[in-house]
Amino acid sequence: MLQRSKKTDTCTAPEIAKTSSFRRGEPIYQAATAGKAWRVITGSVRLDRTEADVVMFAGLAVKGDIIGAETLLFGHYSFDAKALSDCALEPWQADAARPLGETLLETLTAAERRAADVISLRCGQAVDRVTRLIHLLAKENATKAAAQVAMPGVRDMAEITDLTVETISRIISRLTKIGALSRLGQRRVLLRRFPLQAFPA
Amino acid sequence: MLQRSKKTDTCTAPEIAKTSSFRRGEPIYQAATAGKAWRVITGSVRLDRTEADVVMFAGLAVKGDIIGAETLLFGHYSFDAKALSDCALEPWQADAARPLGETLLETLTAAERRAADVISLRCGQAVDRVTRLIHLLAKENATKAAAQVAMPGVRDMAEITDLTVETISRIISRLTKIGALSRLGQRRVLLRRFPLQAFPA
DNA sequence: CGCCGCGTTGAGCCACGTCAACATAGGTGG
DNA sequence: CCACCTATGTTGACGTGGCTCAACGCGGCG
Repeated sequence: MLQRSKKTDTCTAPEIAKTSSFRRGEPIYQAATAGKAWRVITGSVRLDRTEADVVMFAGLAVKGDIIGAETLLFGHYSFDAKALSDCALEPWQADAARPLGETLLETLTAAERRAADVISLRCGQAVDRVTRLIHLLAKENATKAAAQVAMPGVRDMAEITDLTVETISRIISRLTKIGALSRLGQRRVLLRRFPLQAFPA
Repeated sequence: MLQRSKKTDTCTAPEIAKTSSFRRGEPIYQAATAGKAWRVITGSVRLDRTEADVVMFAGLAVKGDIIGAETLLFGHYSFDAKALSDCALEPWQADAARPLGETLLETLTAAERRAADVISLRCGQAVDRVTRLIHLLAKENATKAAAQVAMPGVRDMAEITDLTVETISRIISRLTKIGALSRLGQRRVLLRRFPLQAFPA
């Protein structure tokens, strides 16, 4: 294992809730253990469910999403969470200044929309799926024409889109070749915002 | 359009919340319109999202699931809902006898689990996907060894699993041939509870 | 150094998509 | 009642997108 835990607080300003940082690939929490709910500040997180001894991809969280809300009800997590890219989380609790119901409803509808996003990542041709995934991960750092994206490993991308690592790798090469993507360092890319269907074969 | 609206109440007992019935294929509500939240009593419902003028499958609800909770926050629905099989719904509101937060949290975690189920419907080989879908629809009327399932149309099953109608049809024929499924009338089947992986080629 | 995990690329094959023809059920009008 | 129509489901033949298997490059680490 190359990643080492680095849960030091990255935020020193006292008036802001403390954030925790996780390195790409690092586990954030395990199903059936106790802990708090979190809000994703930067980076992306993958949720997994173990069923009949098989770990399956079960959800994705990006900037602004809440994960682990089920602990507030059950006292323990229902999924495993793992950092897809380097990421920062802050503890989440219902905002005292607003009615609890409203906050939870907001979380609920956000979760439903995110779920629909994830479902759409498993729909249609491989190029489109990978492109949609990268767009989804680009929710932050986005300008109008392009966005910097911290890329997860090919294995994670494969499990999220239900493709194979070979296909993911080939598609990223292809997107790079046609200029839809440029590498910025090892695991960052610049995504040019093409209309999704405007790719030459 | 062959289906006619039949929103008469099917439940006459005064102490129970009134249910509404919908026929297979009938729209339940449209995105951006106002209405209430519902709990699915029997049957199954499909949710769709329209994005860039394309209608995409976005979620699935079976017995016990809550749909349309977002109206409580926004005042209008975010998805289209359509009956996959004949189904009954009852209006849903937070139970006055319990804290609102608890009810909503329960709904939230149920939604997340259902989302993970739906994601798993787009994972792996076609036979497994269709089998998982039928098992999911069999949440009601289940005995230990077998379950009666009201089948959606092949077109809906195709869009849910991201397969084609031809593949769905072929797989159902195959499952029937090997005895995993028996037809009970036109659109009901008896599902024998095999371990999922125990299918001969 | 060798080892290991990750990513990349090629060759071949097969599961599923595509296209086409046909079957069946219901609905509608005469 | 039948004749006709349309929506839905079924089955076959064929092509292909993505999977499989295999080889190799690269970087980090003991």
